[in-house]
Amino acid sequence: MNQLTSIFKLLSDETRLRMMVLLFQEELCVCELSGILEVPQPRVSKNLAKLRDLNLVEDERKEKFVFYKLKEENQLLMETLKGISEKLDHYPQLVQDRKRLAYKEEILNKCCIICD
Amino acid sequence: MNQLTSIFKLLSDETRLRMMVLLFQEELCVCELSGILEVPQPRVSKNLAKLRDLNLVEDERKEKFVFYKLKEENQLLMETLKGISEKLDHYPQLVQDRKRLAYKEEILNKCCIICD
DNA sequence: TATACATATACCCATAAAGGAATATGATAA
DNA sequence: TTATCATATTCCTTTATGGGTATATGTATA
Repeated sequence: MNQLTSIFKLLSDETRLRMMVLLFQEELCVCELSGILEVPQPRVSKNLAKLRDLNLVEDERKEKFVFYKLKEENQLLMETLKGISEKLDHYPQLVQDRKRLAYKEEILNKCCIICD
Repeated sequence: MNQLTSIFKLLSDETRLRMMVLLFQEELCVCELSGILEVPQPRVSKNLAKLRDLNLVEDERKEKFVFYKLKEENQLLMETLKGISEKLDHYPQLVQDRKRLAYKEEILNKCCIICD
């Protein structure tokens, strides 16, 4: 029950919701999230920490960067984000975020873009 | 976007979530909700008002009682409650609430049971 | 080793939110 | 009309939450 309400609480904040919708697309590091969302880095880190505390994301260091991705075994979360993603055009802010995600190589000034 | 986060905020409170899960089954009046959940009536009324403000429920007076039901056109809400209802056994409190709903005629001392 | 960069954390403040107790409102029944 | 019952609202207090700024930590690179 508490697990349930806590998930909804995390989804109820705009910054976190925007982050989760992006992470539903692909894993991202802190500076990518900060740059795409145009949100200060400490705010991104703090909100990611809240998601991690509830086991909704996991992090992995790659060179200088820490990448976060959704833990897909949380079915309620995944279904919720899927539902939102399918109706993305209802939410202009989310549409814009996703556009910025697609162009991240350009807008991020090569910040944390790791070439392979 | 604000509509979206507001819905999750409403779902993130235990009292409201329990109410919504019950209302997902059937419409109920204030004193039924109060009795089934064992929650004081002012708390029920106040939380129902918040749901009504966001247009998630509608109320209808029948004789002395005011019945509330979910507005089914809210797809996100309905799908979320459906998802929870399908996994109800994960949440003992919700299971108990539903049992008490089934026995409401007995436990409520005929409070707000309208015979037809 | 020293410096720069990426990320995390601490501290502080302002605001929101929940809940209890008391009371107001509104409908029904005697 | 008065009393009773169902519901709504007000007032108050406590706690939780989000965010900003500054700083700490940790990693890579010169």
